[in-house]
Amino acid sequence: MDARTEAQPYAGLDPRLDRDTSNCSIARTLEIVGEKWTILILREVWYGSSRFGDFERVLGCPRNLLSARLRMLVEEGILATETYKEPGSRSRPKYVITPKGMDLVPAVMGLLQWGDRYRADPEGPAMLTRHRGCGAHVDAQIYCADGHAVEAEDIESVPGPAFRMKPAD
Amino acid sequence: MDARTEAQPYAGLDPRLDRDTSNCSIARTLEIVGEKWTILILREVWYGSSRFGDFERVLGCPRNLLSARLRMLVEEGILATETYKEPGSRSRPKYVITPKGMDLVPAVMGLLQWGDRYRADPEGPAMLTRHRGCGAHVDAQIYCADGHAVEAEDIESVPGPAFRMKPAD
DNA sequence: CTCCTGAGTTTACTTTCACATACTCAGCAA
DNA sequence: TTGCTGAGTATGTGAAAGTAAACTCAGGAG
Repeated sequence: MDARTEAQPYAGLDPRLDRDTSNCSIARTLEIVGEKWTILILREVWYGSSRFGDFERVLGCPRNLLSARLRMLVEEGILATETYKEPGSRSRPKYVITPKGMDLVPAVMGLLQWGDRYRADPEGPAMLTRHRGCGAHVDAQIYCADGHAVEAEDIESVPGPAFRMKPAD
Repeated sequence: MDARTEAQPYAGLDPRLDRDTSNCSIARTLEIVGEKWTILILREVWYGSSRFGDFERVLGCPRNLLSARLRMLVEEGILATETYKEPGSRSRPKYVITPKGMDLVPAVMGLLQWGDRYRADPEGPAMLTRHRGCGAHVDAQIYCADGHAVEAEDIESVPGPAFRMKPAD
């Protein structure tokens, strides 16, 4: 049997511990990108879309939700608005990604590679990601600050500076 | 000005192109882990929880949703059920992570580190992730198959084997 | 002046989701 | 045989999301 089938949780927190999970960074990120359409909008931005009509057409997202999600992403500093001007038309807004938005790339790459592995069509993925320099396939990996590649099983999670217990009732 | 503020989309797809996005690996992964509570359940599994009551207590998730999410995660092969037995009680089910579930770690690490960077409390994150071997902090990074660290700006996305256009109306 | 276009907003309706609460069920214990 | 406990299922209500269509608004084109 594959050794990996013996995968174990990577932290040893007592599950009876009444941790306060309200300041979890995963949950806080999901408050933004966990809404439907949001990551798909970002995907289209990375693929080159920038205009309201582009998003609407390729995603099939309702206009009111698209409008709400774009506004939220701009408020959060993940996208920024600029203007573009087609010859013969007036200036219109477009949406471009910010550095804060680009910092979501590792997370989205993680989702992408899991989907490529477990949920792709038989013939393979719809899109491939390559290193612009060398053309080799890229994916998200876990590394430690000392430069070692880290297996998921070898990650341990420990309470950090903002760790709190649930307030007593 | 920081060079990173000039971040550009990493693909050059024509935004007018009527791509069929129904087989996108990101979207397919989100069908599973994009539902509320699902990633938070996985987080608790990684942190050491395995029982229905543990999840309910720490997450505050409604029981019917917790039940539905756990069933889905088992059906998808991300969790598996085993049994445990407390002395003086009958056997009860518990939930353990599978290798397929562990493969979601890079994606969740990506979400975690974005939250740590942009949405943590002033004093820092609630939890820290370390390499079990050397104790150094770990995070998700993008690497290419040739072993180069890759900046998000240097990723390009190109059509893959399952790339399709939208069926004509 | 009127039409056209892209980018929205508004409205009305339907469906799904979230949440709290109550209920069930199996087996150990007393 | 009654109660207790963990792990669920069932249900009722309200909020949110999805859908579709109409409407607005600014400015260039004809």
